[in-house]
Amino acid sequence: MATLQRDLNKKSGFDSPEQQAYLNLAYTHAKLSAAFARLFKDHGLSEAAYNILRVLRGVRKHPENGRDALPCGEIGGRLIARVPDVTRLIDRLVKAGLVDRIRGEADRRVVLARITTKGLALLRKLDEPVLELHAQTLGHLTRSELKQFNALMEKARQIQASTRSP
Amino acid sequence: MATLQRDLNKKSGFDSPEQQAYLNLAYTHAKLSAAFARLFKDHGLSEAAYNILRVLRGVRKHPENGRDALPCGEIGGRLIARVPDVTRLIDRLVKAGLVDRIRGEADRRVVLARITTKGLALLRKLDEPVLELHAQTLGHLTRSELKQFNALMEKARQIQASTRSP
DNA sequence: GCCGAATATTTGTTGACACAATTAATGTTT
DNA sequence: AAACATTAATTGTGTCAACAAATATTCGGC
Repeated sequence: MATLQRDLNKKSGFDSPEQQAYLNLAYTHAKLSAAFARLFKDHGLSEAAYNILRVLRGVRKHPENGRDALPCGEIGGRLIARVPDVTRLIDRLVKAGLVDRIRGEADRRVVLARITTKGLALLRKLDEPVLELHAQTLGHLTRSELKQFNALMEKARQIQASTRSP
Repeated sequence: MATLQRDLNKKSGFDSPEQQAYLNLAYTHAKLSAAFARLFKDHGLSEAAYNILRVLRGVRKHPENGRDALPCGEIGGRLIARVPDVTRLIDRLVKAGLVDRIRGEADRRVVLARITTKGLALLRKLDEPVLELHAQTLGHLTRSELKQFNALMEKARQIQASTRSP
């Protein structure tokens, strides 16, 4: 019996091999992401907030179109998981002093979010623990296995392009 | 440049190969789970609610310890992703007529949740679309790739056993 | 049998999620 | 220039998530 099935105390098997793969993916993701969520939470951040700060740090260090900040609407597109309520998330980061809001000058509709020095400091503090956690969680995979892993993840996403069309 | 990096409009590379793997996992999971979330939502269910109903159906069909229902506290342990507020989720399912609550007789602290015939009917209705979506999303992987996929998922979870100790 | 500890679930509460509606600003057409 | 369409962000609102406290019941030691 596969580990997943035993872990879930599941009597019958899986309905299809694809379902088994999906559940394996979901289970693995749940376990790994829980570890990261705990780490971020210890520093007062949700995973989404952490990822947004990461994105904003990238732009602060490597300005785009002469800007070291990002429009709110563009932030969502830089994230792996969909964040539906960017405005309020930025609200919270602004309140925590980690992000500044800047009204655009060329287009007054646009609001730019820029990471503060406080936000940069928090990220710096988290850089090492995050790397360590990555090594802890997946460091036992060989380089060849990681390569395989990435290739399978990319392939698993491919048919999704057509599923995406509503 | 890897697809993931390009999709995220990410300028710099990844900090470590393990991080790249984790982000690939998270991105793939986000895409696939979004498709399933949409399907369940079309039938008035969240993914957690669907999974709970699946678990309860299993026990209804194959009773355990002479019981065709599960204690609330045990339901959480049968799920892939942690569900923190089982009580209220069961509340909602009871309200929707999909689950019944039964007070335990041997131990009055225990509350058993049992799927109703309405709940069974809803699941039956979803069985085929779910299988189809599985085939749609991962059906392009060969049998050998799925086998590899599962093996890597299991291996990725292994070191987690030690990470889990608080 | 009594009392304190442990257990199972529920309730209280705050914060986050997620979709729709609203507001302000810009772009396009007449 | 005015009217209409589109865009970007925000607000409104109900639902869900997540932790701590409360409540009821059972267990274990004396």
